[in-house]
Amino acid sequence: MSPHRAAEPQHASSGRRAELLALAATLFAERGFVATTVRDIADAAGILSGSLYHHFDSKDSMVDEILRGFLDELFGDYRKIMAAGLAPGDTLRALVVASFESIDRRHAEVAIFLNESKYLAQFERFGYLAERSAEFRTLWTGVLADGVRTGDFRAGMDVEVVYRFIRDTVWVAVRWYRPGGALSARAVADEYLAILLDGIAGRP
Amino acid sequence: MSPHRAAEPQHASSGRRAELLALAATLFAERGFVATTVRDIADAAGILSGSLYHHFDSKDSMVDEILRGFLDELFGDYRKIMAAGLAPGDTLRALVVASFESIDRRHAEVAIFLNESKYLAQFERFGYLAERSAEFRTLWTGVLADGVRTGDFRAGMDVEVVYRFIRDTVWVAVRWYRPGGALSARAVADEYLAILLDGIAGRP
DNA sequence: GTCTATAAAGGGATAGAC
DNA sequence: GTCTATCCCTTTATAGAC
Repeated sequence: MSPHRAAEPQHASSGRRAELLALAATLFAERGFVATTVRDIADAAGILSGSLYHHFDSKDSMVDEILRGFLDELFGDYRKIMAAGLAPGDTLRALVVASFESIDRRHAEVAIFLNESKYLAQFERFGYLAERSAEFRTLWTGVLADGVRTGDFRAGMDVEVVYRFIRDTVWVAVRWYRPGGALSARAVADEYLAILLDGIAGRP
Repeated sequence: MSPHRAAEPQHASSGRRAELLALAATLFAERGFVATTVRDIADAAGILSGSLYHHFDSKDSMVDEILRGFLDELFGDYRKIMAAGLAPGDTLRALVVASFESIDRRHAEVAIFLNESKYLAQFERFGYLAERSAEFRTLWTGVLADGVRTGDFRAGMDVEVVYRFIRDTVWVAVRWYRPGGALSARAVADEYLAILLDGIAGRP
């Protein structure tokens, strides 16, 4: 509750810290977490590896901070959409668009989340990854089940299978989508929804 | 061309070699290639790490042999399908079914191919991974483009985007599909095709 | 085909000077 | 906030005995 400085995170997020974290995220995303050494990160930053430990406790701390920040933002977006109380079809559209926008804005973070979650989840420290996955599943299957009731989605479809299908197909786009490329996140989301909805949308 | 022994691979594939390779594949798939140590593999086999080098030159050789074997088999299946000269819609069905069956039969290999290709492709030795990807792309986009011409698939669809969509959505299923579980490979392929084809199939 | 023993390199992390 | 210097551990891989 310090005066005159509202929006700044508490501990020395002096800019340099964020800068180093962004560099680490890029490397973790490109080479993989295990294959990236703290020396790689330091090299990219133009400092020596020992100096990194002035900013972070450990390599684990870095990826931890990256993932927590990303997930907080993503679930914040999701909760806003759910709170809007749209029809299931529109909620699904909004969730897909928000997800592709996060791939656009947080490309490295999404790649780390997709590629490293399984490895990291085995350590206690990253237990929140499993919790978030469960939350994620509850949210999406809820929307799908609602839509089956209202007739927005095809009657009799297997909600669990369709959920996994959507989850995987959305996030896996991070493998080829390039922010700033020919296709905007919105355009990809629309192309994706065109394929998806003509498949699962209920027909009268 | 040694007599009396037809179907055996040339160098000491005495069974033990295949056994060790299967163990390594499981570990590479579960923990990731970089995170799996040769000691992990040796432990799983009940021998010491040095003993592994009686069978294999290096850790790289192991994953190399695993991937080559898998890709040879997969592309063999694909070529048989292409040689049958089916209509584009049926060719696509057959390719999808063959892919899900390979996820069923070669689960660990598919997981390694999906998760480690990007990392391995940076080394010269694994240059064939990029070649195979290109071959893969040519094959699938050819089928899709054919189908647009014949009317099997929706006119005006973006063949490149749909190709990436199919490629990613098929292989990413390895993340949740469990061989021997409630859903058979065939059942998953059918569910998948039901979603996919009602989205991209041309309507008269 | 496996073990013993060990080399050589690279990994994460620390203490204290500047 | 970064550097110097270095510790300690793990990793891949080898040589030769059994």
